[in-house]
Amino acid sequence: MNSNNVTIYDVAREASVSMATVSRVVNGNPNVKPTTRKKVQDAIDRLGYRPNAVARGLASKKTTTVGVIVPDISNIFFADLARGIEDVATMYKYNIILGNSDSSRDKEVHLLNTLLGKQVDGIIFMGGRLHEDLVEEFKKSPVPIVLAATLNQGYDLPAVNIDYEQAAYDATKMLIDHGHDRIGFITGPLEQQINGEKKFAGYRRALEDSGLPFHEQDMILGNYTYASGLEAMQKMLERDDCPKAIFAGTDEMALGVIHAIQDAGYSVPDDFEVVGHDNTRLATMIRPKLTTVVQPMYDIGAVAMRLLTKILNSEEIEEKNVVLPHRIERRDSLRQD
Amino acid sequence: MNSNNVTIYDVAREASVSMATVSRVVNGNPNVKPTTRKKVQDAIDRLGYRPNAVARGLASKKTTTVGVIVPDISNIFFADLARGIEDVATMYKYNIILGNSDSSRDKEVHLLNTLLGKQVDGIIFMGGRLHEDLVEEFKKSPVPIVLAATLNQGYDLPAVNIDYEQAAYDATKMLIDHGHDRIGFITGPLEQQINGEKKFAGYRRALEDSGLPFHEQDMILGNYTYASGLEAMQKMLERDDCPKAIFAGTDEMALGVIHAIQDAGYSVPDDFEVVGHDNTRLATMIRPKLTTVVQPMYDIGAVAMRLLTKILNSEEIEEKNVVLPHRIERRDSLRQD
DNA sequence: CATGCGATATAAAACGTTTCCAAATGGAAA
DNA sequence: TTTCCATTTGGAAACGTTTTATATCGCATG
Repeated sequence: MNSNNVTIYDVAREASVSMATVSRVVNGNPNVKPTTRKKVQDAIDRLGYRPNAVARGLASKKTTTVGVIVPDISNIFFADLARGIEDVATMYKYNIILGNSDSSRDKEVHLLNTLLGKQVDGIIFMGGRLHEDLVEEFKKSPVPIVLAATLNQGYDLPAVNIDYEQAAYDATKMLIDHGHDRIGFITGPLEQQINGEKKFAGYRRALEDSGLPFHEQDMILGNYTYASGLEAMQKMLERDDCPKAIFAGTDEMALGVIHAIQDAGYSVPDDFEVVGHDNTRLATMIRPKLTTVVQPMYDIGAVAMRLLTKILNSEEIEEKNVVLPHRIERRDSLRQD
Repeated sequence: MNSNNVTIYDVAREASVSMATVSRVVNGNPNVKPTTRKKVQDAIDRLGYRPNAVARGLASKKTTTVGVIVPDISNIFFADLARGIEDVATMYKYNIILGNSDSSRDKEVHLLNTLLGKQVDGIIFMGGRLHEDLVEEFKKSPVPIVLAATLNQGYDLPAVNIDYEQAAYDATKMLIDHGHDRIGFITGPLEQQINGEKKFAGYRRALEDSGLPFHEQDMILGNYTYASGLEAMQKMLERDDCPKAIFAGTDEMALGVIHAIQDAGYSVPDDFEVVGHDNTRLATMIRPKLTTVVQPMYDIGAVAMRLLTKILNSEEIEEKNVVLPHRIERRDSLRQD
């Protein structure tokens, strides 16, 4: 009783109707007499018919599948985002094909082409930087593309983000307002726009606004990982003029920073204050709990997918460049006011 | 110059050959004269032809796509597993359709049917427990299914796991060998086989082997999260006869356990010793660093996918029930010997 | 110079739907 | 009754490949 290989034609014969009618029933087309509909439905149940989505995709040119390109799904940040995407996708009856790019230009381009070959109805892209080649490919895409937690560049794609510049400003400002005149800034590679153009800019603006100079050596670049945060802070601690306030580009780095400080025998927040970024689950899994910029990853994914469905349904779109609100979640890595 | 909607037929005309020949070239079939192959390849490049995988899937009944059913991709554990799957999938030119089940029977069944409707070539399933209905569906599946980090039940599917019973035994035994006669056991719901049948059994066997009695109250069930680990340990600490050694079912719970202990003013490992399970990245993101059972998530995913490719290629399979090795990574949450 | 054979190439039939257009049906109005 | 529409159904052509059976080509062989 393998429910396999029973086709719409078999159902049609079983129900003594044409396959067109079966198709209408399956697709909920209203132009079917109720008695006929029942007859067909019974045949479907009896035969255990399951529509072949591939054939359907070929005939209708819609696959109800969207592609998701992500640097690395094993990264908690992107995993959360992906979950947001998938939940909304499910809500709208889409499935997602997921691919990891490792932020490699070649893999991104290759993945994109594979997905287009599979006739996905749309694509959600995440990546640190939009290489030119990739943008060229994007321009040629026959299906809509939405960026999630990824800044546009040279081509005006729909995108969902927070205001990274302002967020970095807020975090830095908060530390300055706590009486620090030097703020350490430990973040990811500047090639990635979010760091190089946004967080860095916000950091500097906050310094300037408060009349503080920018010291090159107060900024250390890592690669987002715990280890790189730990290492960066260790390096910073070696200096006599080590900043007593640190803004870390990700929570994971912030944990490394805190541990480096503690390993050196200092206290957070008494000796050092630390602010992270993203508010991943990690933020509460450390003592002291981490004060951090809330970037709603799940929501970014969910909104990006919703935006994509709107585009796919040709619904009216008020704003294709969505900026979600951010805030700072105050926890114990910052002293009480 | 939209590379879209140029079909194999267009290429055939452009190259003055039949579409069958183009098909051969695209698929690397050797029965094509080199000059013809070149001619066709040129036409392909000139036109920017990209084969339509949907049409191909319909004609060949292969989609080079596999379905992956996972409880929750935002869980670091499954995210790692998924990454292993995807890497190997890419290696063998497959793509993956990813779906979250939240371990709900209904979602699992629904997802499975959706995937089968999409004509995936195979499925990798992860889930805490195989409900009967689901097993029934599995039996009817026209494509192979492989379990990853999921125990078989009532139907002999290919599966990739570690020896959870033995791992729990090893962890418990290690704590006993450190001089403890009561071992706290904090894990997830017993309905999930891995806990109820394996880890629990290993824990008890270790106790028995050492002539220790099993105390009901030394076991607390949570839901895998940090918060539930924290809470469980807090509850345990209220007791006078609180065990001084804890085996936690996941690293995340172990972190909660450690923090609960520290919050109460005790030291790990001086006052309490803790062993976790999984060796997720979290294990090194805490002080003291966590001693934990190494479950190679990435490898489990990778091996599961590799196993699936073997089945799909009808390669010979030495053992369809793969048990990967585990070990305990000793870190600072355990006292030096 | 015919014959035969391997190597290549072609034509056409699947594959399982959707969808357009035309046909049948069934009442209501005339 | 007819006539006419609206509703419901059916037929058949797409959709873009793979694949099978068949044809053609080129060339060595007898």
